[in-house]
Formats: sequence, structure tokens, C-alpha cells
Amino acid sequence: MTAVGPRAREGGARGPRGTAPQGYDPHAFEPFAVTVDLAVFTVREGVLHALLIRRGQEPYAGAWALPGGFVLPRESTELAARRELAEETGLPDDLVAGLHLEQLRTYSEPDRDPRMRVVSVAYTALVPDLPEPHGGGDAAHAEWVALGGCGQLAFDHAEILADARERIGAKLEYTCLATSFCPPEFTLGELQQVYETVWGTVLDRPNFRRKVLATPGFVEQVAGASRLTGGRGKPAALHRAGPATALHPPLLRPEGRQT
Amino acid sequence: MTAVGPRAREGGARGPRGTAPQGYDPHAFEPFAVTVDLAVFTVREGVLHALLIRRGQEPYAGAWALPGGFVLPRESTELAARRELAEETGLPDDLVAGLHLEQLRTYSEPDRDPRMRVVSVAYTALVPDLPEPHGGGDAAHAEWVALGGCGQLAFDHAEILADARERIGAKLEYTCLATSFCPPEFTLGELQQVYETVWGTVLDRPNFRRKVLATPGFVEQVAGASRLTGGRGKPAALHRAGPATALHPPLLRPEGRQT
DNA sequence: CGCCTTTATAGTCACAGTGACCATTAAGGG
DNA sequence: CCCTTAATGGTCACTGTGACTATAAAGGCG
Repeated sequence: MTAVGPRAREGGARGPRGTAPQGYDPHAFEPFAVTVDLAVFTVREGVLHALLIRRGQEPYAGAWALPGGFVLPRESTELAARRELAEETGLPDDLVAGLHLEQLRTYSEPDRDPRMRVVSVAYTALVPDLPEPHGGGDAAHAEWVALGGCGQLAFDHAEILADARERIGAKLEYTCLATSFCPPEFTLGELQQVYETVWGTVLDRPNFRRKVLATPGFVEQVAGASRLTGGRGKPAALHRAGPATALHPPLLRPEGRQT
Repeated sequence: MTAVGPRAREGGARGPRGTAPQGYDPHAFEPFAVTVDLAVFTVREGVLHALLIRRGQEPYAGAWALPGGFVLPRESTELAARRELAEETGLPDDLVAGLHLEQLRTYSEPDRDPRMRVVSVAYTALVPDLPEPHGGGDAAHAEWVALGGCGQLAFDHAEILADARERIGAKLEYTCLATSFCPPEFTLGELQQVYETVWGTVLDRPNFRRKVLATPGFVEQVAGASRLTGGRGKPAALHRAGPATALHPPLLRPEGRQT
């Protein structure tokens, strides 16, 4: 048994799982604020963009920040993330409602917010390229910002964004998540560009095709439909996302290929 | 813009990132308790065990629960996890200090603790098979419990434990983490048993050998050392963990092999 | 002692998946 | 009509892996 913080359970803030039989006072200990932060990505013209909000006040006034906010007393963090996304960004309601939100991780460094103790649960989401987000409301000052072109981010949001990007890249390897970046109907070339953009690599087109089509349930061809890509060339067949969610075997990044 | 909770930022609890210029009162909103929970695993006699604590009081008195506790005002969650692990379990100090703690995810359902709002950040760790943990202190009533043999767990800890196990299984596929389950020097047979136990499958021994030895930096042979396994048979060469952390290409579970 | 069992270690072989290519098809533009 | 462009279709060699066989080195036992 170590002596690290041996009295932690014996102060005024007797915890829910403490060993003492008496009750406890929820207001007796210093409060933690619990927030959510959202790293929402899209692929736009071959560049990965994140949905960011320009801060209007100190600290970090003028800097970009991730959308997010406080978790309400009766909300789960995922619900809070969805609510904040709808409130703070102009993303269409139906898109927000059906969005796949993935919990990234929780950031809890004591001084990550200079004003008070804030523990933040970060979520990641992928959306197809859309018209500008700030559709309606007053608070909708969110914009798509190209990664790398966003200067210094507020708080530890640069770290969150970097972690989110890494996670996305890894997820593309072994899940069908890439289709989330695409509109309902897309060409295989567009799907390939998602991979190339997120990974920052170039893929061989025939091999990519072969791999995607060989994975059952990844994409389904839309019968008879085709579309010209870039104005010239043979029209590409249109596909939609299939029912599969996992990729077996995985589609590994070229970098991950060292032997 | 949706109407979901549009007044969330305009109540008495003005948040750190709210748009209004005035300050805010940290005590004005209902407090959240932030805790950590630990899912610590070991492999013992071919069975996966978790380090659990028998609850002495309501709710869930008498049930097993994950070790864990409150995050202190100036602690990160990872530090809190390490401190709680040292306090609540009898694990040796040096082991706790050097342990690789991985953040699993955060559990935030409003009613996951019937007494108050508790948001809990779960961590996972792997340790080699050790003598019984409750070495010293008073609060050290932790025990290794075989998975499946622990009845109903307190709170949502069964869900956390299941998530942790799934994460561990996935991590074995593409990281060198399995050596964390082994003592400093181990045989390849012991390493293989780690995989078999966590995955619940049987692996072909020569193929497993080939794969592990072909991955540079996964294990290093201890020159000249060998040990008998189980009393009979040819003594096995001893190995120790190498400097590598990732497995390229991954060592996939037999189930993940569908094509 | 020789022979069994047991466990580790070495090697073989066929096949699936993939990277690197090359070829063909179908569109628009001069 | 021929160029370019992009999608699509196919080949080929190599790597990694699953299944399997063979050998080596220990203890147990008659």
C-alpha cells in the first residue's frame, strides 16, 4: 500500500463509493464543470476541414475553437454533444439527428481552462461536404476551416483535433466509416479521395477499387446511375453505403505497410 | 437551427465559453462529480481475471465493483486513476508507477449512480500474474476475480468491464501490449496463452511463433536462458519485451478472418 | 537403459491478398 | 477524327498466413 493521497477519501467530500456509512453532500467539494467538445470533419476539395467556431471573448478571443459546451444536469455527454452541435453550428437538423458520434477521449488536465476546472469529453463526427454551415440561428458562427490553416486553437483544442484526426485515420483502416464523408450517392473515385485526404497519401486506383468491391456490404452499386467526374472522362458508376460496418481484412495505410 | 435546448447557455450557469461577456459562478450550477474507474486485468491459469473490490455499503452492498474514486481538484484523471489504484488495491508501488494506463472511455448516463450525478472516466491496465494483491493497507480488499465468476457488478461496471475486455482484445491485434500480461521474462508459450485467453481461441503454435519472431522488436530472446514449462517437455527459451509498440501487419483474431 | 509422453522448435506447401503494372472503355474537346 | 481524361478491367509476382509434418529436448516409467 502506498501513501499517495491516503486521506483522499476522508475529507469533507465523502465519495459515493467511500467506505464510511454516512451520507455525503454533493456541494461540499469543489465543483467540476463537465463539457463536451466536438471535432467534426469533412473533406472539401481534397482537403480535410474541421468545423470551428471563432471565439468572441477572452480567453483566446479571436482564436478558433471546437464547438462544444456544458453538459446539462440530466444529459448524457453524447446527448449534450448532439445538442451543442445543433445549437452552435448550422448543420441541418436531420443530419445532426442521424449523425454517428464517436467518443474520442476525455481531457482533464487541471489547467486546461484557465478560469476553472473543466473536464471535457471529446466527440468526433464525419459529415459529407455541405453548403456553408451557418444556415440559420444567431449563434451559428461556425465555419469549415482547412486543417493547418487555423492558426492557434483555443485551450487544448489543437491536441484534441490532432487526436481526432489520428483516430479517424485509424478508423478508416478497419471500418466502413469513410462513406460518412460522402453524399448519399458517390463514385469510387470520391471514396478514394476521402482515404487519400485523411491519410495524406496517394492510392492506386485499380487496387482501391478491387479492395472496396471485394468487401461485401461496403458499397452497393446504384443500378444504371452514373455521373461525370470533373467534366471529362468516362462517367463513373454511382454507389451508396452498404450495410457493413467493419472491414475484414483491413485496408491498411501505405505507411503502415513496413515489414 | 434546431430548438433543442436553445436556452442552455443563458441560464444562471453561464459557461466558460458562453457568448456573454460577464463572468460566471462556478457554484451556480448543479455540481458533477468526476470519478475514475479502473478495469485491471491479468491472466491467471489460462483465465482472464479482473481486479475487483467487494462493496461494503449500499447501493450494491456485497456486489463486486471496479476500483476507483473521485478525481481531486488538482488532479488529471490519469493521475487520479494511478492514485486510486495504489490506494484501493495492494498492487506493488513500483508496478503502479510504471503501469501503462489506457483511457477507455467516459460513462455519463445521468442515472448511472442513483445518489448523484457522477461522470466517470474509465481506464484499463494489464498486469502480469502476481501474488494476491491485498498486500498491505486497510482499504485493500481487492481481489482477482475470474471474468464470468463475479455475479452482478455494481453500477454500470459490467458494461465498463465488457468494453474494456473488448478493447484489450482489439489492442492485442495491432500492438505489442500482450507482453504487459507477462512477467519480465517469459516463454513464447506463455505469450501465446495470453492471446488465447483474451481472445478465447486456440492458436497454432508454430504459426504464432513465426509471426511473433518475424515482428522486429516485439520480443528479444534472453541469451542462454531457458525454463521448463509444466515440468515436462523441452525447456522453452526465455524472452523479454522488445522496444516495439505496434504490430505491422497486425496479428488478427481467427474470428476476424472471415472473407 | 530404452521407450513413452510432453513440449518446444524447425520446416513445407498451397492459397489468399496485395502492390505494381498494363489494357480497354467511354466520355469531352479541338 | 484523334487527342486527353478518367473509369474500369485484367495480369503477375510476391508476401503473409493457415494447415500440417518433422525434429529436438526434457521427464516418467517399466
